Formats: sequence, C-alpha cells, structure tokens
Amino acid sequence: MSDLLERLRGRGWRMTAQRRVVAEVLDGDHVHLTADEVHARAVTRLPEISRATVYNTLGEMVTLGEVMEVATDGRAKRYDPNAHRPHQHLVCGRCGAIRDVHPAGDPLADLPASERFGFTISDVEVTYRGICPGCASTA
Amino acid sequence: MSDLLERLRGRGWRMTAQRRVVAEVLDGDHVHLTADEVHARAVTRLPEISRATVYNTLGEMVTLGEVMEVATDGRAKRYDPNAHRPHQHLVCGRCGAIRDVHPAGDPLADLPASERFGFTISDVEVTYRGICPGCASTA
DNA sequence: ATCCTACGATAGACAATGTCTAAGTCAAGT
DNA sequence: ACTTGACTTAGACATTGTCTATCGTAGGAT
Repeated sequence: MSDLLERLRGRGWRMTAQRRVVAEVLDGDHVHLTADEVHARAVTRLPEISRATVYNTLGEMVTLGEVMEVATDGRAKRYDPNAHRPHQHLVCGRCGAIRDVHPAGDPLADLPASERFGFTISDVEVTYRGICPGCASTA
Repeated sequence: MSDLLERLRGRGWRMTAQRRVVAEVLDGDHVHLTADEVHARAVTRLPEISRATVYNTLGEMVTLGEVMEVATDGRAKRYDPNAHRPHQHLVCGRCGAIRDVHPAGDPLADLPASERFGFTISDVEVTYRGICPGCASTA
C-alpha cells in the first residue's frame, strides 16, 4: 500500500477521490511521470478529473516535501514519489529512461568555499547522463 | 573579442549578421541567458532578427558543442557560452542568479558499478542550490 | 443523520516557451 | 556577377503550465 498516501493523510490533508487517485498513480520505485502522464493514468480511474487538479495536487505534494520535482530534459517536469530517501538520477539520452541512483560521497564537500560566492547552499542535484543497455544494443 | 565567434568561424559556418549578433550577445563569463533574453538583446543590434533564427542558432551552437544548454528551473532553458571549460552551476532559489563553479573531485567516480544499471555514462551535471548573499541580506 | 461552510475541483481561457512551414534572401564558390 | 543551397523570416502551431470564476463536497457542528 502507498506510503505516500499514508504520509499525506497524516498532514491534515482533506482527502478527496482526486487526491487519492493522484497519489496512487504516482506510487512506486523509479517512477518519474510528467504531469500529463499522471493525468492520463488518473483519468482511467476517475474519468472526470481535470488537468488543473492534477497540477495543483502535484504542486502541493512538492510543497509538502512528499514528492520531488525533476527537470531532466528541459521539457515537462517529472514527479518522483521517492522523496523520503535522498537520491540522484541517471538518464538515458536516447530513450529518456530514468533510474534512481545513490552515489557515494557528498558532492557538497567538493565545492570549496572560494567557489561558493557567499551563497548559503541547501541542496545539490546530480544528474548522470548516458545510454541505457536497451538503447546501446539497438545502436 | 569573442572566443566563441572565433571558434564558430573555424567550423565551416556560413557567417551571417544574425549569427554574429547571437554569438556576440552570448559572449562572457557567468552568462546564462534564456533564448528570449538573447533575442531581446539581439534585436537592439539587428532589429529585424527573428525569434526562429535565435532558436535555430542557439540549437546549432549547442550541437556543435560550443554552447551548453542549462535547465536549472524547469522554465526556459538557458545558454552558457562557457562550454570549453567543464564546470557546474550554483543557483539562487530566490532570485535565480547563476554562477559557474568548479567543484573538486570527480562525481562520476562516486557512482558504483552496482548503481549504473548497465548504462554507459558520458556526462555528469551538478546543480548546487541555495540563497545568494544579496537575497540573504533582504530576507 | 443532516446542514454549513470553507476548501477543493472543474472547464476553459490564457500565458510562456519552443517548433515547424512556406516563401523570400543572401553568402560564398565559380 | 551569377547561381545555388543554406539561411532567415513571419506567423501558425504545439506543448506545458497557470489562472479565474463557478460549482461541488469533505468533514465538523448540530
């Protein structure tokens, strides 16, 4: 059952059919759907759900820190329900497949003070780019 | 004078007034303009230049590897002429300011084989997020 | 159980960014 | 100076995301 839904429930969220469906559709590992993909899947369970509601709901989940927003390609943002465990992303440049990965080490430690320009740094995002095995074999 | 323009010249590029203006507008350090910002600046020098040409020209420069495309915010892509020297980006979450930074170490080495899922990795992008000194003082 | 009310959902207009097409223009080799 | 294919243009179109006015409903109060 959806961890995501459980966590949202415990936050005073008014539970509606729409929010439940969005949370259910988004649940899982290595899930990185665009807002429109979420909407398409939600519609199969709740035909009258609107695009605006999907956008609103995803935005609220991001604000609550329960979902990560990922912009790997400059196109549509993707939504990653795996926000409770820090991770980075590995992206196939040909087919767009995305995997969650867990690098060793702390990239923040690699940025010397002289390269911080006085910024207070709160987060580091790492995106690995390459070609996935499937795409490599059909080169 | 523009290194960028020099490098483009040596690649069999047909040199037009439009391309020259785009390359000149984009030149410099810590430059990260959106396509529309490039267009706005180009228009002041060459009033009849079209949006399509700016998009085309930027796209070609990216393909040639002379300009980096940066998607730091899920909004408009930004274009960084500093492609000849590898670097990463530091972004202010409040005002959107972007600085080029040079972390020590190799982030690729931090990704164990077991976390590569058979991908052939060709590139790593790191984005540091935080608050710049100016925004911090007007908190 | 029913009623209220504020919060959520809806449709569709609008906005921002990017892509494509058809026709005109021009850089550069001959 | 020609010629030609690459370049440019205006504007339509596509995609992604946001906003507004109105309607519906979850959940507490009675």
